[in-house]
Amino acid sequence: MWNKSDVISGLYLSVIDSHPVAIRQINSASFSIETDAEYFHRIPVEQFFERYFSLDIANQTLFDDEFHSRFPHLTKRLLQLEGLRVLRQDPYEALVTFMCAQGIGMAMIRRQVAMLCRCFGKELHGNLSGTDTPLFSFPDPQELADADPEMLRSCCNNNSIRANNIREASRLAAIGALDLHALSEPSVPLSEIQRELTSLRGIGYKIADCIALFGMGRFDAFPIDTHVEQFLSAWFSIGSSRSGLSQKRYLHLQREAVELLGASLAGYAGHHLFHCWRTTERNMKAF
DNA sequence: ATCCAGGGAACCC
DNA sequence: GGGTTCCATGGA
Repeated sequence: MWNKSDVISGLYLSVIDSHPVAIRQINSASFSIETDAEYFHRIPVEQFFERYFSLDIANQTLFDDEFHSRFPHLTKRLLQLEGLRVLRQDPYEALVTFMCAQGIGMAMIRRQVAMLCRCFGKELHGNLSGTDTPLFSFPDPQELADADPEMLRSCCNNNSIRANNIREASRLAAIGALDLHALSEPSVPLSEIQRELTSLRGIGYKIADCIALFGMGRFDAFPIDTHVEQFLSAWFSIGSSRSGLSQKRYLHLQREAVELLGASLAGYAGHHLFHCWRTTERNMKAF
């Protein structure tokens, strides 16, 4: 268990992008993932850390020498994100949480996920290092597939369309028609992941790529949201300043970004740029 | 009241 | 097919 001051001070991880379910926040100052490791993954905690925090990826390798020489001002700023990790989250968790993330702010996204866990997850009984705040697991597909519609809607910011989309995706996952773990095989082409996930209602390219990047360990997947679109234009002159992402424009920008950042870790690097843009350019808080 | 927040889908030439 | 318009919701 780490507390936030350790993290921010750069003790080990200077910044963690705490996407809603990535880290269970215990209170305003501390968080834990210990119980997640044992509860969900049934593997030793050390192995879980290594894998969950993608400690096999060295941040110094995200941007090559050519990038550094072309964008020295960015290089300097990216150094401040030395500890930023992209997490290997559970694919179903990533699917649901990013389905909650359309046209809505981060605070609202987190609130939705917290409510989903509290309403439909199982209470966890781990050793929480002295705190007695209850933690809840993320619900599994069957639990959301069977969810009471009204309660599910209340967990989804009262958006019934979103709630129905999540229930249907969960139903497909529960009966095996949607096999997220098979899709997570490294040999599966990104285009197939996109095709499979976008066939679900409520999931377009952006959310599909987020699920691949954060939930399937596909660090080559490069999701483009409003912030990414902004920094692609402002920093790299990729795409014009006009907004509006048609499907074709999305794929076009994505190809150019991957060409700039390199195919293998484009999404991982992109997330560093995403964080850099939000914190240094938009003055948004990391947590 | 108005606009924004880590988009998606319906709709129209 | 490809681009524009509408959609939904709560908070600042």
